[in-house]
Amino acid sequence: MNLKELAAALNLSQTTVSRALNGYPEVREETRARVLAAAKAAHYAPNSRARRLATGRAMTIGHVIPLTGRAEMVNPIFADFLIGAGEVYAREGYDLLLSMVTDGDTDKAFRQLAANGSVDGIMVQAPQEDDPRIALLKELDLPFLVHGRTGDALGYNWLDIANIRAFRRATDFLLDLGHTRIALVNGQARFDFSQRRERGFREALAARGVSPLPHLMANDAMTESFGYLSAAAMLDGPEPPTAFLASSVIIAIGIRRAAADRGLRLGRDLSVICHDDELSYLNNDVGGPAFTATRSSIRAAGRRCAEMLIDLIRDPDQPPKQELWDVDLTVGQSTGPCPTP
Amino acid sequence: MNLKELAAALNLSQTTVSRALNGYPEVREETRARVLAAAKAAHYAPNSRARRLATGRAMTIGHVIPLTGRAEMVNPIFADFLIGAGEVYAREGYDLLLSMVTDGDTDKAFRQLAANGSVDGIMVQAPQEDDPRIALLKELDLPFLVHGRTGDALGYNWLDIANIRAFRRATDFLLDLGHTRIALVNGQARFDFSQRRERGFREALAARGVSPLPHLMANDAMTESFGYLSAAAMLDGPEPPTAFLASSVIIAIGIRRAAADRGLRLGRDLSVICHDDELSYLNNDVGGPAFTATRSSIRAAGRRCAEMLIDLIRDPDQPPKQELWDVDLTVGQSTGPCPTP
DNA sequence: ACTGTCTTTCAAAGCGCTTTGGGTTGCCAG
DNA sequence: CTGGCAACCCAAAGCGCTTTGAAAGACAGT
Repeated sequence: MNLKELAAALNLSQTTVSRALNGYPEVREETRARVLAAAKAAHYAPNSRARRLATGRAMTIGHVIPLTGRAEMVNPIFADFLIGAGEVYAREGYDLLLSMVTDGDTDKAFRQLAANGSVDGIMVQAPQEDDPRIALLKELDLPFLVHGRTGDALGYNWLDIANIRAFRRATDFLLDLGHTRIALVNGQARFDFSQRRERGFREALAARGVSPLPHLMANDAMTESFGYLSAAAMLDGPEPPTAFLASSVIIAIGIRRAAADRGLRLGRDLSVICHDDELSYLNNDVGGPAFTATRSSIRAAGRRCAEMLIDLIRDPDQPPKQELWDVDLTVGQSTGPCPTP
Repeated sequence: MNLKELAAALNLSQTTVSRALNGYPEVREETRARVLAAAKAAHYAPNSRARRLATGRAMTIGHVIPLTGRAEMVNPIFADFLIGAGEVYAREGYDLLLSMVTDGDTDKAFRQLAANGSVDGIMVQAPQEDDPRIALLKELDLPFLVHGRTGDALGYNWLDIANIRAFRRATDFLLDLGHTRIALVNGQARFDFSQRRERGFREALAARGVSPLPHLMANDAMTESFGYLSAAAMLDGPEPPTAFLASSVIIAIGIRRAAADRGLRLGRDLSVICHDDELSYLNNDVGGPAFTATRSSIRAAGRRCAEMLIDLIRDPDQPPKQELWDVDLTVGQSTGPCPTP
């Protein structure tokens, strides 16, 4: 059943039927009711391909996931973000086009999406230092929103959490407990958020005159095994840390495993603070929060980012909008005073 | 730049240019080369909306994620599956349309997708007992592939792992170590895979004349906290288990936390086997496999499912194909002989 | 009765591609 | 020289919708 047939069945023109269905005012209410009833009865749904061609809008938003050879570290985080964004898209009638590309091909993918008009806007996640994607998207003149930010962070739309402040606060918390040998197990160094977190960490240490220990700082994809391996190495090495700061719950879980292997009890023998994205399947709150953590729901971020992007698509000529979310520190069972040796 | 302009610039008809670009034989090679060069120079990319309308194909595959009120348990697993499938789609020129729907609206979403022709096929994940989606998709006459299976499992296309066999094997392994009070911490009971896993568990016990203990069996969304809470309750209750069988690494991590809280060492005081989907960020292999596990890469499954579905879309009239993957049992550090009290 | 203004409806022109159903050439066999 | 056959190329007809520009009808004001 297509529009033509429906119109014929109703003895109306396609125009009128189309307008009736799309809520235009120049149709008599009686006619509209008749059309809507017939459409419903016939299970009519406008062909989205035709509609997209006619309107010139794709009603689709693109998420491009770069598959870096080894890690796909965004993985656990991108999934929750995606779900948050997807909720909003569904509500607003947008489709979500998910595009997996091998790392070097991101440019090509963006150009392609822009040229063939299959999306109205693009969501960018986890920007790196001077991320080339941002310049490219500006050039392509495609609405986009960045989750995170980079560089001077002006001239484009983004939403980010206050990473520096969060990690400064977390570090302060550990320093207040008497820890000085604090390890930072961070994400890959190229990511902007990793750099900001490290900066917050360093600032807090510097403010107390504590110097960071290079052998207690590690950067890599935020996996459980990375947490495990780096914690194991640090704990078994010289000058072992008394506390860890981890960029993700997943890393913290690895650290916990390394601690357990060595018979160390979190909160007593060893302290751990992590950043908690509030992943739905790694709830940190059961039985009191397991980890002391800076927390910010990545899913809520996805929702908000989607809203901002849609807003931008609907009205592309507004000045760039930015949103910076502050982050709570929740005290859990994984931290305690520095053990006196 | 559109086809018309490109054709005009080349002094050729749209037809010829289109054929040249799409590799049809009735164009002279010299002409084709000329067209391709011009297209490249002009950064021409056919408008996908127009192309879709003209061909009647959406070149898009739909993944519909039901958002059940609380859990979204598929979360960590669906992400890796998605990445696997997405790799294949990208390679084959298909787009991936991700649709989030609130749980009761799955039907509506499928009908919509079918009626408005925005996808050529649908991927179905985690089927439940007598999943209504399967009947619906058959009725809608839309190619679909199920990851998992349900009911008699005939008459449609699916790929599944041998859940019964895997859990029988895992249970046997624990029985061989002398365990008899074995707990099963399983996924939600409505999922077919949960039922099969429980069946494998029961079969193995029955074969040795051991009867399953109802208080040592739990079903829920496969989160870390579920693992933690059920393990905590079981370990603190009467007749505590000496071994756990967990349906996911995430659950097992929760169990490990409960064990650590109680000063129990995995592999010595308590044994844990889990099913490992080989999630990229929860690698179980670092420093020797942490958990003894039945393993099967969910990402590889995603890849294969995508291949099968595309095959089906290209040739919809072939008889239903099924694929059943066997599952390895990898021995890790989390299991050991039953401690003699 | 005539003009002007609204309201309601319609025919037809796109949107940018693919594909059908011919045309032209050029060449070779008869 | 003719007919037949490839090899190339083209004009035009869709695909199913939205939207423009106009017509038709109703009604009020003059």
